[in-house]
Amino acid sequence: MIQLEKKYDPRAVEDHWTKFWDEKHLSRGDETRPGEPYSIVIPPPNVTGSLHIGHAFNNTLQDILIRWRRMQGRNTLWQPGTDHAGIATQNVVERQLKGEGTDRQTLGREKFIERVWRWREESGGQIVHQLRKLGCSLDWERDRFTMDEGLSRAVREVFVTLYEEGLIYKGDYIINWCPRCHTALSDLEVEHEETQGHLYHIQYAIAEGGGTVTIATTRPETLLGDTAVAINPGDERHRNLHGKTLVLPVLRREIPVIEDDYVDTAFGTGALKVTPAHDPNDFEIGRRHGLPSINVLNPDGTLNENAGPNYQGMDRFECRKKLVQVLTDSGQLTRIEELTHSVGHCYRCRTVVEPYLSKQWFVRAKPLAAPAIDAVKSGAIQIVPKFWEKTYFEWMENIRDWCISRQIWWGHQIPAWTCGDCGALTVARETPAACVCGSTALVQETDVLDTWFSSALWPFSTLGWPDQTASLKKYYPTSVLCTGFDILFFWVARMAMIGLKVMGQPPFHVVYLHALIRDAEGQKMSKTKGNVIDPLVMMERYGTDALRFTLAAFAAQGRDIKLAEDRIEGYRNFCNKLWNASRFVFMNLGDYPGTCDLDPSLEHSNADRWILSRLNTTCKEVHDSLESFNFNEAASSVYKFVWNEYCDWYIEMCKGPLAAEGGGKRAAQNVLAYALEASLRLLHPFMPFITEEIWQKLPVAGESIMVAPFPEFDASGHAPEVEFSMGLVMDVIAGVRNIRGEMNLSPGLTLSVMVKTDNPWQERTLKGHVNYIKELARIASFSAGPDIVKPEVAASSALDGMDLFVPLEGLMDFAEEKNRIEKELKKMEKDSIVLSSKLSNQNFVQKAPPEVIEKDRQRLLAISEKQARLKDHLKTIEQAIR
RNA sequence: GGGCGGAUAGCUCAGCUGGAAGAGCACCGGCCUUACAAGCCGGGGGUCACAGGUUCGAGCCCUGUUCCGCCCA
Repeated sequence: MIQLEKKYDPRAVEDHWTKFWDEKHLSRGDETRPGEPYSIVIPPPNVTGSLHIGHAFNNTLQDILIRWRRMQGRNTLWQPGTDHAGIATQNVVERQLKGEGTDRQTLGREKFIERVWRWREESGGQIVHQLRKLGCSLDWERDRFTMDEGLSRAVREVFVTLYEEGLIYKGDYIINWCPRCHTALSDLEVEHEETQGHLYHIQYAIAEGGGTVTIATTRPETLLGDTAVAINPGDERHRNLHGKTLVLPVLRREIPVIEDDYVDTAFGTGALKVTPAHDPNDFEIGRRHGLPSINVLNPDGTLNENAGPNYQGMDRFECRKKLVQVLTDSGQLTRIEELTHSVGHCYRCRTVVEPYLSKQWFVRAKPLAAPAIDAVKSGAIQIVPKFWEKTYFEWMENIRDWCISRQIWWGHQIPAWTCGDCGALTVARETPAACVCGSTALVQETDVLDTWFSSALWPFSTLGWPDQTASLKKYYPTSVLCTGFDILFFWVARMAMIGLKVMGQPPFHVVYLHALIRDAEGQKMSKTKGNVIDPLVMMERYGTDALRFTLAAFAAQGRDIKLAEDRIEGYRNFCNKLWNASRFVFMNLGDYPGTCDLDPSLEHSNADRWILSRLNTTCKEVHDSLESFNFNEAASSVYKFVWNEYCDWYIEMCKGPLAAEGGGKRAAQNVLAYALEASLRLLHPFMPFITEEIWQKLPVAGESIMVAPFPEFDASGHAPEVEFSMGLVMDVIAGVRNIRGEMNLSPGLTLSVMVKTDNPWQERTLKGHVNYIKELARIASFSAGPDIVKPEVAASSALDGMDLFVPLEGLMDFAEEKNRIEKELKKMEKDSIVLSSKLSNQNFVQKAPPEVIEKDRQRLLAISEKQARLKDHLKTIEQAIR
């Protein structure tokens, strides 16, 4: 039999098994095979990205699910792939160019895109490599990228279909503009932050004479684009303004006063400057009143020619400063108020975004949202944990059209062409040769699509759609989508909408939204903040299995996970524990001729039967927990079983039988091997490497633990009577250990133990397991029965129905013993008071369920009886002291 | 402003349908007991944020308050 090294060294084994699994194609999804499908698509990481702790967490959970289901015999597919991450990737390459003293404009579109592809080639393997290192059993042969030919075809197909159905349109609207990224953003891509700012009160003169009106604004520079001032028609304060014209400060342009119900009379002065080109609400007001829109900003955030010669070319914030100065000097700035207000920032670069009027492409969201709402309401899509449903509905029901065009180069170029001759727009799947008017002067849109547009197709585009592939038929809809709640709207909601629209079926049956890993302050980890825990470093330091198990153990269904390194260390220790338990097993299987199958012909001891019963319960717990996505519970069940039951008790109990030649030895060997092997299978989804490493050395048939059957609960394996007997034995052992520990008796000291009991079953059980008691409590002699007489000088303990004595002639520290018993009595007194007051409460006795009352009665009985015996012991000690 | 989480041991957090408050780390005492010192044995430590309510019974359900965090406007 193979023997193990003294310590588990993850580095020595991980790469080996990764390669082994690869070579055997064990994670391959095979749609030609029968079997109920179970499929997951990976939330595609940024192709040029590097594995961070969030990825590690997300993918560990998916791998647990996939490995578990695979072992259950399901036909599994875990679809890998990466995302082109338009803005983020373009930003990275632009930064590189800047370092080289050039920029994308100089390079030109074609060269720039080539450059990004090259960057992808260079860095694209990284995340894939890192996911392998994490042990992820993705089907690597199916690796997909959102910019692949096939996926791009899917993007075009969906775009054109939606356009043809009127669900995609182009138009002039206010969008969020990032002056640094030079692109439009969707509403979701803007992050609002409370910012300390100012509310500027500015006077506009009435053209007809007779005074001024004061407006209040946080963005005074936008007044250059004002085309009206609005008042609420019901506002008595501004009755004098009806029908008047105002003179715009600085530019001295005349603008009308209009009346609109939108104006909030309580905010500021009740007069609202209207800048239709730079505010979404103003834009709507402008539409209602037929106002012109004057765009005063360039795409880079500087002021354009419409701002007038004094401001043209100036940065927006510079302009704000200058205007404040100018207006102060002219006396038109009457007041500056401190104001905390919410300011939108670009989610990619943190730049303050500008509401900006421009021509963009939109997805009409309402008609797509309705079926996506129904799908969740009907249960066709199940969201776990359920409390996220409310957030989902909230957003879906108030959904606004989705701006999908981006003014960047890296992405799917919009398949729309404008005719240079007639101006007609052609939207087509294939590049058109000519316009409907016959002209060939077609120019394609330069904009690309929002990256999330292609992500929304991910569950079916990766499976080959628009072709009706066998994979698509087998694996769509996918079984589970597992992702962080932070992209519920960005991704999950949009997949639901687009999947239902395009495929007629939801993209997934279950959405499992997991928590996010935060730093010690509960902040989101980010590279810029420098507060990251690097999973690669953790894997290197503690082993991949330790990291994975930690992440699983932390995956409670809350919102935040604050990860600390010492936790990983703790689970590294668990790996080592498992390793050493296995080492023990191997050391004792030297002459074992059998396999890891349970051999019922052997005469199994109660310890054997006990651990089998406990193992069986653990199988049930792990199964139930995984079914309900309670990864932490599953991890905790198997952890406790391995450490606190298999190692702490069972291995210790085996040592005797193993040392003695005989039938007990064979049975112990059999159960040691069986329970270890089953534990490895239970643990495999969590800790793939160490379990494979050990499993391969055991006498088992099969190619890999990865495809060995997952242990199942077997009702006939449950042995409550054995658990009860062993519980009694363990109580006695714990009692002796407590005395030894509390009385500071050296572990080497030979003790003898006597148990007085009038209960024949107890006497029989203890005598029947005397070897365990001797071994585990480290005692030389043991006696039990009704005739036991308490020795003159002895430490004692009261157990259920039994008195335990440890004679200590010449060794007794009476004060210590008195202390110990008093401590124990105090605890009992507390319980006893609570219980007796409960039981003497008529209401409780009348209204509580009978089994609850009976249980408490029994408890009180046992406690009182023990109390009496303990008090008796205390008396003896007190007499001895005197 | 609307919504959603959270507050439990020194720290990080579990605690499911209401019925004896748990884990890991840290701490204290004793051990290199032949699988494991990355370990073993024993131990201490909690007004479950606060105030009410429902209930025979509340960490858990309801109402309100305070603080922290997130999302949406």
